[in-house]
Amino acid sequence: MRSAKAEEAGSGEASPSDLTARARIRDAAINRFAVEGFGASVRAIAADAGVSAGLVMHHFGSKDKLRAECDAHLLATIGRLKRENVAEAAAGHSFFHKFAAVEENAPIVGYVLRSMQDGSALAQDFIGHMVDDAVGYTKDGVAAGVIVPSRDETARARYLTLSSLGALLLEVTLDPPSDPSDLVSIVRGYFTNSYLPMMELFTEGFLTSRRMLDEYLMYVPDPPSGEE
Amino acid sequence: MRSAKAEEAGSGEASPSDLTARARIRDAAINRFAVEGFGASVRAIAADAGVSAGLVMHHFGSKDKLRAECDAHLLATIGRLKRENVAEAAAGHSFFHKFAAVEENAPIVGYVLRSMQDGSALAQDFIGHMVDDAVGYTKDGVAAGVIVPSRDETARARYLTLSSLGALLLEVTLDPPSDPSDLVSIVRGYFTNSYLPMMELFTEGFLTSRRMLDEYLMYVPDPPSGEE
DNA sequence: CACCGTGCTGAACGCGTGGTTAGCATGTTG
DNA sequence: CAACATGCTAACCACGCGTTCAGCACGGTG
Repeated sequence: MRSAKAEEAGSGEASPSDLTARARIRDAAINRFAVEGFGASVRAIAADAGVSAGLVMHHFGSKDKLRAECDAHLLATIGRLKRENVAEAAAGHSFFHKFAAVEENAPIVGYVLRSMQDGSALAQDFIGHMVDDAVGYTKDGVAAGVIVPSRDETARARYLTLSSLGALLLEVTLDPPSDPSDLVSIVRGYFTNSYLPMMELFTEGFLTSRRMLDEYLMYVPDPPSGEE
Repeated sequence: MRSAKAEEAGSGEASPSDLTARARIRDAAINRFAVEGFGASVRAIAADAGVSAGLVMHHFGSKDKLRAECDAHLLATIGRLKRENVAEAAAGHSFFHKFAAVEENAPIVGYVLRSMQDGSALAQDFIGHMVDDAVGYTKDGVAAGVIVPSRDETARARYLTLSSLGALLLEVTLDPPSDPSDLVSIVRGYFTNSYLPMMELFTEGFLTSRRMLDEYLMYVPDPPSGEE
């Protein structure tokens, strides 16, 4: 294996031109998948990476394995990003504010959105973590007195997370970006358009009367804490 | 054209077996597309309809035209369903409650969700109408005093609609149904899981302090009424 | 009866796909 | 130098796709 192993093991990032072909292929795949979905052909990815299609197979064995490696790589990256920003991700902010704001990570956002679009394991994992995080943040927020308590914190965290991510997904799907930089502007647009109604809803609510909620609470014996 | 024209023009629905082959193909396509997305092969649709793949082309010319006809058919059906239920769709209910509740229309729901998943014109049209409806409903609700007014009703309607539809889309995507009846149970599950947190959020809000909203309002000159 | 239109089929075509493989270029090693 | 390992390519294969087309069955019409 010549010196590839050494290079690869040596560092996480380097200037694009002196990356291992393997890493270059992986990054090209992430970008392609992010931009045009997982229907992207191996040949297109290979072309982006400046190599032949055969080499992709040589390194990864199959398209699925390539994707799996992209998934794993992104999952690790996302975990790192989250850990770096965990302190700043205050409960009051939208849950993935910090995550989505980093512009240099546009391909990651795009890739994750594409994963959601096709419901892959990565998406499930990602959303699962997202919900778990949201549960933690809201719990902290409730304890700190800045967030109103819920009768079912997990259900609320899940509801809010799915709503936010789903709305973003929908927005991006309806108006698909042609390249990653386009994506960040869409994400930004989503936030700027949603921020006011979200804040209004979060602080002023939507209904003037408690009737509908109370009727529901009357009807249902007690809030489930975890089902299914 | 033998008697097909007469049959076809005569009625909208009939018992499945004596439908025109053309209508049978259309319905089969709607079902297939709803269940497995628009990647479904013409051959599979033809098989479902009990005809050959060639006949599909004979009647519709191309897969795209077949899909266009499905779109048109569903758009018309949805319009009719909406008109039928317009009186009952009170503002307080989730906006597409009535629509999603009808079980016999599961294929329609599935088809629309698939459309959202791939961002087709039907989805844009559908969501556009959905937002327009929501604007109307909320306006009525505000006038009636049951909904709190917003600084930007359109933005709120759009936000709420995209959130609801997006969350449902996400839920269905993450846990894809294998047949239409499976779909209705997922939709039901989504509602039952979301209803409490949604009602809580709508009546009790999420944040205990107005600070974040007020800071935003301070920062932004005044609410835009329509941009982009 | 022959003729023909028409709903319809089954085999085929062209193409793009993921995947395979023979072999080239290069550099290390005996 | 010869032998070999290895990153890499070009040509190829099998397959599934949308689509085409020659022709069959059948019913109305002269």
